[in-house]
Amino acid sequence: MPELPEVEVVRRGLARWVAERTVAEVEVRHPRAVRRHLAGAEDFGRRLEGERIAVPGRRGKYLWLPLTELAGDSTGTAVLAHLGMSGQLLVQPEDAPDEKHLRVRIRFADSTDTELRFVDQRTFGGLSLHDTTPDGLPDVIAHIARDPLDPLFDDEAFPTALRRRRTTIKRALLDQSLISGVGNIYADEALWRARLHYERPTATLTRPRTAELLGHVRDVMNAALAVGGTSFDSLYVNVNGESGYFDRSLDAYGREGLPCRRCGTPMRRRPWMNRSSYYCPHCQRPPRTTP
DNA sequence: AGATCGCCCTGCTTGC
DNA sequence: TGCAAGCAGGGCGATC
Repeated sequence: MPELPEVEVVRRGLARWVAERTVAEVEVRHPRAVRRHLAGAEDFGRRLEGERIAVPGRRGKYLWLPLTELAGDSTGTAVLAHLGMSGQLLVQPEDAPDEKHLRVRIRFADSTDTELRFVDQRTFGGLSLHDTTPDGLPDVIAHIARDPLDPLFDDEAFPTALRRRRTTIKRALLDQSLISGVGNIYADEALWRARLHYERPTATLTRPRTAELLGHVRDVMNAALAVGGTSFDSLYVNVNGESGYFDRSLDAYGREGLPCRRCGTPMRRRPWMNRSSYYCPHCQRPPRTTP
């Protein structure tokens, strides 16, 4: 559920409440939450302790906490976090009761009485420690493409890269090595705004049409970001445990049977890749099937 | 080598 | 009432 806007909301919360603080103690309560840290839970905790956290970074749905020495020099490492479907990074008072699905607790060496908690019901997400590349990116996510809110995203190269994939548009939007940060919700929203059917072959999209779609991706993500992201239930919250409001503004996702906000035609849901695609059968005409 | 598929996981909802 | 199936679904490794 957390896609780029939700992850960015979390990143901003961490920048405010966790940056500049020094790790005192790490408690891994569920080994699966650190499974991507191949050296194991104990190593994960030991290597974090005593390090200071710098301003968190983000690419697509990944975020990371760069680690520095106390003097401020980079250690060349960062704690990488992915929220998966149900992960939360919460800044909680130390005496707050443990959440049912608390997986990792990080305590700090200061007199502020808050700690960082990774809570994850479905354990698709996790934390891990990695070396960073010269541009500060954790090395294991070097294959993740820049996201559409990244100032260095290459708008000129995108249509070309898109056409080169012989696939359909929604698959391409969800391909994190082509464009990152887009998940099922914002893909459906952007396609609705662009009046494009999810099975439209990428090869049939002109450069202007692709540029327009990219603009819609950015618009819907910025709109969601402005209201704290999308929350359907308590599974997605910011670091203070608060929900976002963008679910009220969704035009496609979850609106099966409800009238299209443009033309009034009942919206449809179709099974797609073991999940769902929501679309307006009038505004988003299916492509002609080629023999 | 790029596209596709199955699997990981828990809790809520639905249907018999 | 109780149980099982269905659904939510991102990312990765295996496979074609």
